[in-house]
Amino acid sequence: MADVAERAGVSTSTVSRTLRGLSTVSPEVRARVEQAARELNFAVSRQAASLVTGRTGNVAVLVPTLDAWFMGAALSSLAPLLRSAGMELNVYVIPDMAERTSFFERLPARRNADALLVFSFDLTDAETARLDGLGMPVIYVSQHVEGRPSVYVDDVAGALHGTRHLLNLGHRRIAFLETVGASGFSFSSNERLVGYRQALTEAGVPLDDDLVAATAVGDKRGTAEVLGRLLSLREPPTAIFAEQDEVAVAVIRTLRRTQIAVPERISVLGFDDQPLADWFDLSTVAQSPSDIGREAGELALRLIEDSQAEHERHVILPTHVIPRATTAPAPRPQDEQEADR
Amino acid sequence: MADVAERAGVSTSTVSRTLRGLSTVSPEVRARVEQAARELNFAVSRQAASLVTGRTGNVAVLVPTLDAWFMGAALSSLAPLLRSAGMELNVYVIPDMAERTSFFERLPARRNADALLVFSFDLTDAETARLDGLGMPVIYVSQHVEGRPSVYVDDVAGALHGTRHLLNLGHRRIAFLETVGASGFSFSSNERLVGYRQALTEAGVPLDDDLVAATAVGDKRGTAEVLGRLLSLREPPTAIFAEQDEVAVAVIRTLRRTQIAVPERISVLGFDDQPLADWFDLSTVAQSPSDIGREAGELALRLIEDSQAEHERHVILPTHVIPRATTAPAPRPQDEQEADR
DNA sequence: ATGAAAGCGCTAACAC
DNA sequence: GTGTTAGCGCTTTCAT
Repeated sequence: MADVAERAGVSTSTVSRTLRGLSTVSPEVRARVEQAARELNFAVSRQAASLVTGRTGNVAVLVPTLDAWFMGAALSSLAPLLRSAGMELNVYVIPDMAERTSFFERLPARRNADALLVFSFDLTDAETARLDGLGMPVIYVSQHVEGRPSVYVDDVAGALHGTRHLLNLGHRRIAFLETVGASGFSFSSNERLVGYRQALTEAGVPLDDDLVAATAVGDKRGTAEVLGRLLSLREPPTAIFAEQDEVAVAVIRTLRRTQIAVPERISVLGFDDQPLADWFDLSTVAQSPSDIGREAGELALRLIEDSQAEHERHVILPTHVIPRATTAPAPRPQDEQEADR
Repeated sequence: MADVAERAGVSTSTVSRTLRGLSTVSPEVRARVEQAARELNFAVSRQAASLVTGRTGNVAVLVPTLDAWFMGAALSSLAPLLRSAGMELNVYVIPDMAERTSFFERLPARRNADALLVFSFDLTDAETARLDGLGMPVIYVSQHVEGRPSVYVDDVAGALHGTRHLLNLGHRRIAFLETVGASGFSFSSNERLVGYRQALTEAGVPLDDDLVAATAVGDKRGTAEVLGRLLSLREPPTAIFAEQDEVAVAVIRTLRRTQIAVPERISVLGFDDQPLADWFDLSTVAQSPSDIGREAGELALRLIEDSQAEHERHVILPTHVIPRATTAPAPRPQDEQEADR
């Protein structure tokens, strides 16, 4: 910066003021400084600047993985937003418990970012408390944390509407397939289950715990077993609501391989609306990770400006049902009743 | 840091030495300092440290998007590797030309990272030259840049082996479907086309430009048109080699919707082996983005240590053919010949 | 509107 | 093995 100052024939203070766009610089001097900076290919050192301003210009995000549709979409909308605010994006990937423990022990983001976005973890109270002491705004994304700024989708309403969609098609025996996630990724299972139950209760359909099962993404065998169990119930489901598209697709493949027609005999509904859903013509409940990313980013920027504002703000985003080809009217109930006589 | 020093009854130098793990600290003092640091919840400011060491502790990556299988997988392997080397990961997402221009104009990574990984761009010479002047090691990933460290997959060999796989199944009319990418993402089209041609030439099968076509990911209509053109050739292909799984899947769906059996009448081969390939039982040429990410990260760390070492090193990774259910022996050629008589 | 000077929190010589 | 000291490159009072 001294070089630039010398070349422009001014002091470093003036260079600093110019480069930060302060208005207290005469146009003439400004032009000279800018030219000098350009000629010398000069860029301000964030490190040195942050040392005195106390702001790093970084936003940190804590994610369980980058290898998932949700994260990719969310960060793809978050990143340009931060950039246009002059902020850098710092990513911490915490794929397993070991990394997670180490992160919360060392808190490497400390003093290294102006805000932290925590994506999709089910944090313990101790972890939340630890983040409280981080000395920067922490925004919880895809999870609700009491009394802290959070951005998430209305999972209850999503599952409610999804279930209603199936009810409207005449289904009465509707199974719900939870995802048991790895690596602390929260799939909002509980919320979605609540919505499912709520819709059934609303419609006067009795709850049946036999219709609620769990499986893991990618666990083909497990999924097949779970399906086998559901289908061998005395009153098997005519529809299956999976709380994640990946699981829904696995279900469809398994059913079709077993010569069970989807949606003629069994309807399948997913949750997410990731590209996979379109590939498989899967009916699903859509959420928008890019909206989530954007809202979270905007909230972060506002909190950086004024850490008191919106201290406990919760941003709740909508979902909507997208009917495609895997949900259809339930097989006529009289058939089943006749079979029972 | 002064607080820690006072609490431990030592100088700040000793605190600094202790916290950086230098061995020139007596065990007894070390213990005292560490305890004090823990009690005060102290963490070293990277900003201040980097000001004097000249190293930022950041590795920057330039990516076209995060919303793609390849990037997610590559960064998911890169990130933990950097973390365990004590480095932070700084992500620059450049989704369009405007952002790209602005990035190369302002070079925000300048002075802000110790190395830059450039993923999957087709850079102009001017851009490469600009990066040369960045003052840090630049590693090119998923692309070969003459005389600069690069990490990429052997696309020629991949396409060669993929094409051979089809030739071995008896196919002689093999179409090649290029992807015309958006946002400067390089899909290594040219290399793969070279491999395809090489395999055909090797096998004495004449090249036919009518069999080489292009389409974009997600462009259903375009893909359908291209397929229509291929199928209405006087000698239509019995196999289609798409240079990306997504396109291969789009092809399969279009064919099946048109009642053309895959693989009975037409074989389809992809390239990538992303999860989608497994969902659709797609035969494909596999590459490993996580290996790419790891190799790139290791190379970056080595170059940070010694920027002269491996200055022009190219790391070339292998591919392998994964036959699944979408490639099968070509329809018996005598049928076609008889039809011609 | 501009400059001088102090200091942000740390590390690296250099002394002891 | 430990302390003292001098900056690293900026921003920010405070003068002028």
